[in-house]
Amino acid sequence: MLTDRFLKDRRGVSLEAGERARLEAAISTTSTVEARKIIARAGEWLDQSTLLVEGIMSRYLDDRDGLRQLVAIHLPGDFVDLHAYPLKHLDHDVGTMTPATIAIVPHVELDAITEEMPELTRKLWFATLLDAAIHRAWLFRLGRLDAIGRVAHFFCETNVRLQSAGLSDGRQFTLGLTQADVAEICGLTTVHVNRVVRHLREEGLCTFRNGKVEILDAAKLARRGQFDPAYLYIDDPASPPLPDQRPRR
Amino acid sequence: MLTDRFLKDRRGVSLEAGERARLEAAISTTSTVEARKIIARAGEWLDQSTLLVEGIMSRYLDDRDGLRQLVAIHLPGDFVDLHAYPLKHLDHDVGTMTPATIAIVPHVELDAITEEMPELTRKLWFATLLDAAIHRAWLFRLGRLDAIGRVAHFFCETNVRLQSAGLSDGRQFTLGLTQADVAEICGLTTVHVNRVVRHLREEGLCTFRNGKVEILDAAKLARRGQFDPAYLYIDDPASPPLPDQRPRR
DNA sequence: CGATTCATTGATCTCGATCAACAGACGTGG
DNA sequence: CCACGTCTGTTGATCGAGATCAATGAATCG
Repeated sequence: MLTDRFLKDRRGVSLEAGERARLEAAISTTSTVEARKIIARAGEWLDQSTLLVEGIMSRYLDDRDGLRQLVAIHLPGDFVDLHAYPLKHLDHDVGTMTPATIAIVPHVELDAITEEMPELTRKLWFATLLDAAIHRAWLFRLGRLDAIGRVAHFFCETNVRLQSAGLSDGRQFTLGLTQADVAEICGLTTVHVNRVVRHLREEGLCTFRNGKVEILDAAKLARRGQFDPAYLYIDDPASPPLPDQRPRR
Repeated sequence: MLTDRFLKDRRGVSLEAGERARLEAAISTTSTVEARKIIARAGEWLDQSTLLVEGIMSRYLDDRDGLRQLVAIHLPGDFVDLHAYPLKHLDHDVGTMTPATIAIVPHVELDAITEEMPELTRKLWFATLLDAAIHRAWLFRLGRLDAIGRVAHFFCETNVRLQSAGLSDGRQFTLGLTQADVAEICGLTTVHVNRVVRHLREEGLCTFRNGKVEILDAAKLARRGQFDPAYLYIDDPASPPLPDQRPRR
């Protein structure tokens, strides 16, 4: 199902079968989008939200000179702009990084859910607050880590998130991003990201080639990036989930 | 009333009289707290949330070496840790910066509200997403602005927020913060904040003395910090006229 | 093929960190 | 009352991480 990965294995708030069915029924359309397309622009009025099914998307702010700061990276299973439901218009742009499959949920459906299903409403609310928790980790990253730590932290976070979505085995994963993208995430220049990546490789922590990350020493990498996955609210971050485990009936 | 400033003048989501009364009735206790006290610690289970009535509070993350990154500043009227309601435990500490008056809202009351008042629920949800929007502006600040721009942006933001709470006239306001606090907000050292403050004073943009900010040239300050108040979702930004503003009818 | 994107490397510069010292305000206790 | 911490703000000297500027290589694609 399209919503299978949404709030998968999140502490205490995974969806009941009925809730998942209701959310699935709220989807009006699905579509595929090519890489590097803008889905929503800052300021636009929105009456629908986007659930990411496949691919990678981002949210970002551009400065006066065109320099870009990414404020979020979204992976399959993320409800990319669910916050547009209460906010109604966004303070940032939303776009695809890679080719993506998205499902559209009209806000009138969410109106119905909030009227009828308070428990599911709290879970949707939770999902938006999870994004806020990730924002805070990113603030820590930008405010208190050096360049190497920032990239290490980002790779650790993405590894855990992809693992929880069943898209990383914990040792390597594909991220359709370039070094320039990582620079816009970590508040660095692409030149310096290149040097950081080389450093991480030479130190035996991880490699990053052709958009693929390979974790060589997870413990050291997490230490270098001061990464603690608690803020991701994943059920059991210690042990990797079983490959493609289906939610029990 | 204790909740008078909550969601005051926010676009489309200010509380109706009945909603405000319901929220007011949800308050179990109020109390005063001295400056620099911890209200909640990362990881703790919470069954209540804190509405800030008077004073300034913050949320922050500490790194391995004790360096601190503030991830939010809260002003009177803010529902400081409303996100603890869906999340149940926090990923950061919460504390007072100045002496503060707080009102406590037990989560059982919020349970009742979410069962009975979907519209008010959406407004509470909105309030937590407003904090997330501020997180994103802070990410931009840390990722893409230099030291002077960061401090300028922070002062602009705080001015607008305090103004909307009726606590700034737009030209000057009292912020019980030290230069060291500003450093922990802006990802800088206190020594450098001191130099940035001197620079801003010498350039005639603003002053910062004894925790008091005086805006000398609001337009220039906003330009220096690339500040655009749209992300604060305030009804009628009686904010300084920006060169390229008014995106909406 | 050229054109474009992405990765890589070198040289240089600069912003902000770091280290160190000191001054004023304030409260405390002797 | 003064002596003595502590907290806050201030300034100077030096250092270094990361930006900037510039060039090149490799891969992909029309």
